[in-house]
Amino acid sequence: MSWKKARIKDIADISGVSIGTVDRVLHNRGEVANETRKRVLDVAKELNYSPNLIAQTLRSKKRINIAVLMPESSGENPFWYKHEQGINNVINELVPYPVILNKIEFDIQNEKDFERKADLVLKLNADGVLFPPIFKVESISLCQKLKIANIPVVFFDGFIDDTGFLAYVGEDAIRSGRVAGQLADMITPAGSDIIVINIAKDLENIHHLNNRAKGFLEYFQTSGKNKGRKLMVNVPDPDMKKISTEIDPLFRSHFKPGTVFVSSSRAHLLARHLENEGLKKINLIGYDLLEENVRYLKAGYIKFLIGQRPAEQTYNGIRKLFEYLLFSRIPEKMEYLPIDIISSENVDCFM
Amino acid sequence: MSWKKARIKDIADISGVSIGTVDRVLHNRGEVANETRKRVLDVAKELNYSPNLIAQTLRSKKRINIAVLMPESSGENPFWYKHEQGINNVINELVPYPVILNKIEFDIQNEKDFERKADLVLKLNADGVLFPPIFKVESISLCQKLKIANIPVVFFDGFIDDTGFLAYVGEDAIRSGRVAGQLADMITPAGSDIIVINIAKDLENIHHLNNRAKGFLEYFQTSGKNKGRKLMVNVPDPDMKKISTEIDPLFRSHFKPGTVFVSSSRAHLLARHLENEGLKKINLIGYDLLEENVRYLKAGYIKFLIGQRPAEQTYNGIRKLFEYLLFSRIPEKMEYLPIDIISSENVDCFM
DNA sequence: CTGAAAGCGCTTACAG
DNA sequence: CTGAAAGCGCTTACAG
Repeated sequence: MSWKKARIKDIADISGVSIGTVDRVLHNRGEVANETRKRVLDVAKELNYSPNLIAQTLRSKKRINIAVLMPESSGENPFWYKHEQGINNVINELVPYPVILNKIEFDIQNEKDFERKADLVLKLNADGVLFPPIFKVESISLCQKLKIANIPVVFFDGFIDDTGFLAYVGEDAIRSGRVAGQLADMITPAGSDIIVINIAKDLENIHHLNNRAKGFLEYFQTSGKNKGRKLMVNVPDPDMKKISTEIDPLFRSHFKPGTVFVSSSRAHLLARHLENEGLKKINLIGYDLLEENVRYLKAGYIKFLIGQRPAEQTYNGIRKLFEYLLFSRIPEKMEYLPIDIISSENVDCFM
Repeated sequence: MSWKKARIKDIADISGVSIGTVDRVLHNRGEVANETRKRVLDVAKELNYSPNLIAQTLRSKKRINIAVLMPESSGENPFWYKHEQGINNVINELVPYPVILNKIEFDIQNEKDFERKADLVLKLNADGVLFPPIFKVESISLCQKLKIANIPVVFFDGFIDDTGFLAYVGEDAIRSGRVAGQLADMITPAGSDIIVINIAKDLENIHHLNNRAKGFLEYFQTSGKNKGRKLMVNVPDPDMKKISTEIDPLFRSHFKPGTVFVSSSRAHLLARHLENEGLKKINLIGYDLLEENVRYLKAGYIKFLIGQRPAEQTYNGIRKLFEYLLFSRIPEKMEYLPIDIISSENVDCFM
């Protein structure tokens, strides 16, 4: 199935020139007689030549510097913990290669901190940058500066159009909303209500949540047995009091308990409320395997969590940069990761 | 985050010996004065030395030969097509490395053919072998011979205990059955029946199907709202006539249409029957993204397919062998892949 | 316009 | 017991 690979030397021997000349042809470094050039290219094609990446890498003294700018993964927001795991995996795998990773964390509550850390990234003079564009204005500004410096950007978690980014790795938010919609449709008893709740702080990635909600509602326009009885509620500030005062009355009066779709990773807040009130019959569908969500999934309050493969987002993102920088491989621009449907029975495989 | 790596030359310079000597110490090739040896080791530890795998690989003339023994992927049984994709992916990725893959296909209907091909594998004198132990007796025999020749075996798709295999990559069949059970429970209307059908030829991997059915039934012992009303049927020979004569009467009389779980990849056979009879209301749950299954998933006859990541099975399996043979990395022995829940809305991400 | 040499970090004979 | 040299496949100056 695989033959002995042709080497530069083989090409050189056959075309009757030296390996230096072959290399010049192969890399378009000019200074080669046109006829020689053609002969070498022919032989190369004939032998089906492709360079030995191992040798290429060993030879290259190029050290690649990749900067990852991401939210602090500890404390307040455990959402980013898995993303960090992906980074650790890639570090392990790239040990043999001349790659240096610089991880810089910013406070997700604080645009100013992001700006400071963005400046730091610029000063580092990295060869490539990976980051989630959470703060729109500040992210665009960073992209502009990186563009001027000719430093490629890969986005994860979300993306901003027209920023000249090299690639994006992450969720197709509309599609994931549709998936949630279908699940809701399947598990909601006939005649019960279905409700969408957007729980998010101002600071967070609203764009994504909107698209998820959009996909969710879109599903019911074309498919499903539950055509009516849908309702959207926005809870901008995720505090338990708001949930009690704004959502609970809804549950009790207007709403015939069916399914509640929480478009963010905060389904656990609602689950806690249901737990307190003993309302296990309402189906919750949410996002992301945060510890708290998983707990309520296993306890039966949350029926499904949609997973967006956070570790693969950073892993693939860094690999894209790495291969682009070291081997000049142009990556697939939009890489939508599979949308995982996770229940209490298969959740353990995803941890 | 990562400093300049120490090289053998650095160790040599500091300990005042030549690089040859350092190498002899590092590889325990003996013939080194004890005192020299100690000095070198100290310096190596001091410098936190680890070998440069790139250089090591380039240098090594060792060509690794991995044999993959698997069913023919075309025609009759499209189940193995995805497994082949995984092999192609890994081939691509390992191009730079001195690895040769030999794929040998056998007729899944024919133990004798498997035995012949197994002998071929032995003659190849491969350094490692990957295969699915479909025929139990013949597989055990192959394992024994490979063990004597000291050739490591990695299983995929299934595994056989006490064969001294190096690793397994694949499904946790019982768990996947439980997942299917939970899905069935959630989407079955109150008061309807749930049924398990095992469709398989004698030759196929019965062990797996049994475990799936076992997991499925097990789920209802401890959980779910549908405790009774379950029924198991075995259809040893998957032909449409049998389905009409044995299963259809069941649907029509005894069985109050609810959910049917098909424990093999042949849900599409049942779906075709439902399509012919216009019975869209019965929920089908099955396995594997065969083209035919996906068609019926999108058409609404099959509600869920459970995916077992066939491409990752072969991909990871070969990588395990590769890393074991080239870098002496001991792999995780039992690698259970995540159990994917696939509906018509997220199926496209998995293709 | 072209060739020959040096070197990336490692390992393998070979000579002493 | 130890060192020096050659070579894995490639690229980068340098000399002509």
